[in-house]
Amino acid sequence: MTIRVRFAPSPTGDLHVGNVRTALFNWAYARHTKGTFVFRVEDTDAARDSDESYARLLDDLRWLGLDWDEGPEVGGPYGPYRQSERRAVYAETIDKLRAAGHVYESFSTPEETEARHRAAGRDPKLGYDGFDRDLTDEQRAAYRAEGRLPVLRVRMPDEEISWHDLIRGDISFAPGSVPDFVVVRGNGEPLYTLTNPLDDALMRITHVLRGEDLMPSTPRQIVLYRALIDIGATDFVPSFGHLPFVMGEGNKKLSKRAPEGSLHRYREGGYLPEGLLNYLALLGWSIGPDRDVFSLDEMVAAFDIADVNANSARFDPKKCEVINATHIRMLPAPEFARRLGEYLPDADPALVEAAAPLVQERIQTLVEGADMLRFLVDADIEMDEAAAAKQLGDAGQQVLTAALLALDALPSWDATSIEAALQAALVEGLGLKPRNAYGPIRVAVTGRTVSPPLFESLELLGRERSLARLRAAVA
RNA sequence: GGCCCCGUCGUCUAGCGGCCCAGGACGCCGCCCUCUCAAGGCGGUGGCGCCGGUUCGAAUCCGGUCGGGGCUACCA
Repeated sequence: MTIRVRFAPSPTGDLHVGNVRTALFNWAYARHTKGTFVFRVEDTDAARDSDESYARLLDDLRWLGLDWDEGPEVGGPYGPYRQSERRAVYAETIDKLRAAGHVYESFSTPEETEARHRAAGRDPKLGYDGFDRDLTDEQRAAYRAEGRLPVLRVRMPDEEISWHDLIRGDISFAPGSVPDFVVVRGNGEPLYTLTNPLDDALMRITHVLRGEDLMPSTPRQIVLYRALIDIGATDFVPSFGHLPFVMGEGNKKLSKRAPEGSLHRYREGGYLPEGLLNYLALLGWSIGPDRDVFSLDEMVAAFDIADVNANSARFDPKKCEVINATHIRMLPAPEFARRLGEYLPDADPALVEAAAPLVQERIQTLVEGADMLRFLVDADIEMDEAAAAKQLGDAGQQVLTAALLALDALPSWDATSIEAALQAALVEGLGLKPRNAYGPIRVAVTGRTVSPPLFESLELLGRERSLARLRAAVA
């Protein structure tokens, strides 16, 4: 049987890195096993879902490079892949489930249930008590006469429910520890509790890999699966694997609210998708001893869900950045230039290609690279006041004047000649230490104390612009 | 409260009974290199939560304890 896995987010906001890692592990497992990666959108909550989020979801997944075999815009044999377009399927299944007695109408409000628990001396937070399980037709009619609309609940069997988790081993829930749960709202709309396992069943998902927060709902889903098998909707219960959390600040599960978890922060911040994905893969998985940088292809070749460990991991922005930097360095020069160019939309591609090698080894993100090359791209530089105060004072003026003299007469404008001329004029001529000799020039030309290598920068800037900036810096 | 999961350096991990008085990466601290910043090189800091048990032998197996996290909606 070929392995079918899925990523099924709801479009209620931007993806966060925990979601992305879940998608990555599903994707990698599918690719490793030559299986199928299904992408399904769970937009059954009209109040929270939005079309913008939906569009961004697809765009983000594409940017990451996690291509799907079935799903929105690519289709597939089990579509549609947006739950909002599957209403008819749900309605039909609900009818069958009801006819077979797997679900029943429940009129109790949470307050009533709680009151019954109190009256019986039980913990009021126990959850639904099964009060409506065996209502007679007359009783149901009476509730309806009051204007109440029933939800539909699944009847949980009075037995232990267990499964062998792909990541955690044997897990079981004691009889009676999981209350009958709601699958259809009073207004007839199906809930996630129904649509998620139902679509997994209908889409023939063989391995459900998801966050560990869904573990407590697994026994309910297993029971629902049995009901679905009974009504002929499917013929097997999938395997489950519950991925550990990605934690954020304060050791709390990373949520959509936490800014450090937002995918867009990394996308807009100049991260490479392969860098971010590599880092995320490190959270809960290891490609092998003494190794933590690898390509997506290498990950696919090595990935097995059984190797994922069960303990939660803290997202470390610093290490993420370092891994990203490593991937930046691994890029072939032309490819690096192309990607850097995306963050310098108004720059001449030829210039970016020539300048890219100067920054490739000194940046963590593409945004930093773009920043560092700003002085080459823009007509005017933005002078850092603190840098100017430090480097363009009396001593600096002397340096600039000497540099101007040496460079103005230079026959050939290339890095080697520039270096030789400045070395002769400043280090030997004025007897300056190199750092004192080149500091003022760097600031005059780039506006900052930190820049790409100076001589190459001057070459790329060109004689005219270089001299103009030096002159402008002379008081 | 109830149910469930987890527990190796500050962080992410390797380790699946002897190869480990625990290895790597990030961070941090030194040194080297150096036109700034990086990169690179060298060295250092630092951990098996605790208590029992099994065993000739435990980071590895079992029990307990403590600690952390999650779920407990007519959200997903």
